[in-house]
Amino acid sequence: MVSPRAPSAEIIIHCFDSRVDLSAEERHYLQRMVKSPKVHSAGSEIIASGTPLDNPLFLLSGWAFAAVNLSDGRRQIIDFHLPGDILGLSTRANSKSYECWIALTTLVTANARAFLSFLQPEADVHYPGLARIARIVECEREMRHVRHIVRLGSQLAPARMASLILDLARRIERCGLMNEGAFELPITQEFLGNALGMSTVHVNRTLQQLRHGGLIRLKNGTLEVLNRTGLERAAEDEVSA
Amino acid sequence: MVSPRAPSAEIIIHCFDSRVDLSAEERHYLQRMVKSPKVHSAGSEIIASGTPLDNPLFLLSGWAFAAVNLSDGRRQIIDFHLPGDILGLSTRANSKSYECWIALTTLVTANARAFLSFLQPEADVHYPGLARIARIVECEREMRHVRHIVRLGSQLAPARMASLILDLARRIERCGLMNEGAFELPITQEFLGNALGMSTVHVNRTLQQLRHGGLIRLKNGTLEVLNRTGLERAAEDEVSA
DNA sequence: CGAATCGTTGACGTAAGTCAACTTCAGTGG
DNA sequence: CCACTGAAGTTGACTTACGTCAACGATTCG
Repeated sequence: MVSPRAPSAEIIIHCFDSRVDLSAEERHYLQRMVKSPKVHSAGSEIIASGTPLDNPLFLLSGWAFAAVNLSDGRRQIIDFHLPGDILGLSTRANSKSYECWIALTTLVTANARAFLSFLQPEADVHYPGLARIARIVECEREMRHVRHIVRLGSQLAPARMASLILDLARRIERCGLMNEGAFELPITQEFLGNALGMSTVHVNRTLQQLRHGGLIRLKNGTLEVLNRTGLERAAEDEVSA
Repeated sequence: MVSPRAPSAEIIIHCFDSRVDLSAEERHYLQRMVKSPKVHSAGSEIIASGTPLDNPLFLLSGWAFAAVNLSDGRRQIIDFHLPGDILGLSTRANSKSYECWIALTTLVTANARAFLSFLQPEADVHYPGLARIARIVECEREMRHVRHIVRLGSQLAPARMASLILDLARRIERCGLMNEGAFELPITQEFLGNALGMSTVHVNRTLQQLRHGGLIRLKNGTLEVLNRTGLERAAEDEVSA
C-alpha cells in the first residue's frame, strides 16, 4: 500500500465543474468529503458483486473497471472508470450488485456516500449542483452502456477498438489528463479483450492494424491518437470502409 | 389503426404494484394520467433519435424497442419494451436522445410526462411511490443493459438467444401476459438478429437448435418455454431475480 | 540470474456471416 | 375460386472474422 498523497478533491471538483455550476459551499462540501482517502492496490476488488451498493466511492486517482464475472471464470468488463468518476453509485442502494468493481492500477478512493441520498426521491437537497451531478453521472454511464452495446452487437474488431479508444480519450481530456494527444492507458490487452468481447490475440492484431493505419501509437502503456478523424472514421463504420 | 379499447391504467397499476406500494391516491393519479391514449401502428417511430426526451410514454399495450441507427443503415436494438413499461424516460430530458423508440406491433401509449419531474433533484414529491417507481424503472433498464452487454460480449449464439428469451419471459410473467408457460413473441427473426448481433440466418439456426433441444416451442409468434431449467442452463444464467 | 507478466507472431479450427434458392402463409384482387 | 404478391421463415454451399493453441520476444523485478 502506497501512502496517499495529501488528500485532494481537486480532481473531483474539476470534473464536476465542467458539467454543472458548483456553489462555493458545494466545493467546500466536496473538500470535506474527501478527507479520508483510501488506497487500493492494482487488481484488488473494490466492490464485490453480490454486496449492497450502499457505499459509493470517488475515484481520486488511478483506473478501475466494472465487470460481471461469469460462472465459467470468464469476465465481461462493462465499463472503465477514470479519476473523477464515482464507483458503485446506484439508486438501488439496498439491492445486491450484479457487477463488481476492480482496480486496474493502484488507486485512491474517498467515500461518496452522501451522493446516494441525492438519488433518493425524498432527498432533502441542500446541494442542488451536487444532486444534479449525481444524476448526470448515472446518465453518462447509461450512454456509455448503450454505446458499448452498439460496439459489441454491431461492430467488427477494429471499429470496436477505435470506438473504445475514442471514448476513453474524450473522458481523459475532460478530466485533464490528456497530454498533447497522448495519455496513459493502463489496460492490458487481456483486459481490452474482456471489455470488447474478443481474445487477447485478436486484440493484439487489431491494435497492430490501427497502428499500421497510422491512427494510433501505443507503447509502454502510453496511447497517442495520431489521426483523430481517421480513428473516428474507423470507429463509426468500419464495415463500409 | 385499431380503435383503442377503453383507456385503462390497469396494466400500469398492476406492473407498478408488484414493485412498490401505491397509495389509493397514487392509483387514482395514474388513472387520471392515462385518460388520452394514443395508437401507433406497427413499425412507426414513436420517439425519434436526436429529439429531446421530454415526453415519456406509458406503454399500455403492444411491444416496442429502443434502438440505435447506424450510419450504414443497420440498426442495433438496445432493449425491448412490454406493456407496463415507460418509453423515453430519462433524467436528461433536455439533452438529445441517442436512441430511438419504434413500435414492434400496433400499440397504445399514454403521456407519462409527470414522471420526468420525479427524476429531477428538486422534485417536490407528493407521490413517493410513483417517484420511487420512476427510479426503479431506470434501474431495471440499467440492469437489462448490463445483461445485454454480457450477452453480446461473452456468449455464443444459443446462450444469447436463451438468455434474451428468459429475460422476456420473466417480464411477461410480471405483467401478467404469461399463459401457461406460453406468450406472444411478436419479434421477427430479423429483429431478434438486430438485438443479438447476429444475422437472420443464424437466428433461425439458433432457434432450431433450442427447439430440437426441447427447450422451447415457437410457432406463429407464440413462444412456449418447455424446459425452463434447461433454458437457464443454456443461457449460462445464474441471475434468476 | 530465473520467474513473472505482457506482448507478438504463425498455423489451424470454428462460429457465424453471406448469398441464394425455396418454402410457407396471409392478404389482395381478378 | 385461384393466381399473385410480399413478408417471414428455412435450408444448403461457401466465405470470413475471430478463437485457440503454442511458441517465442520483451520487460520488469525480487
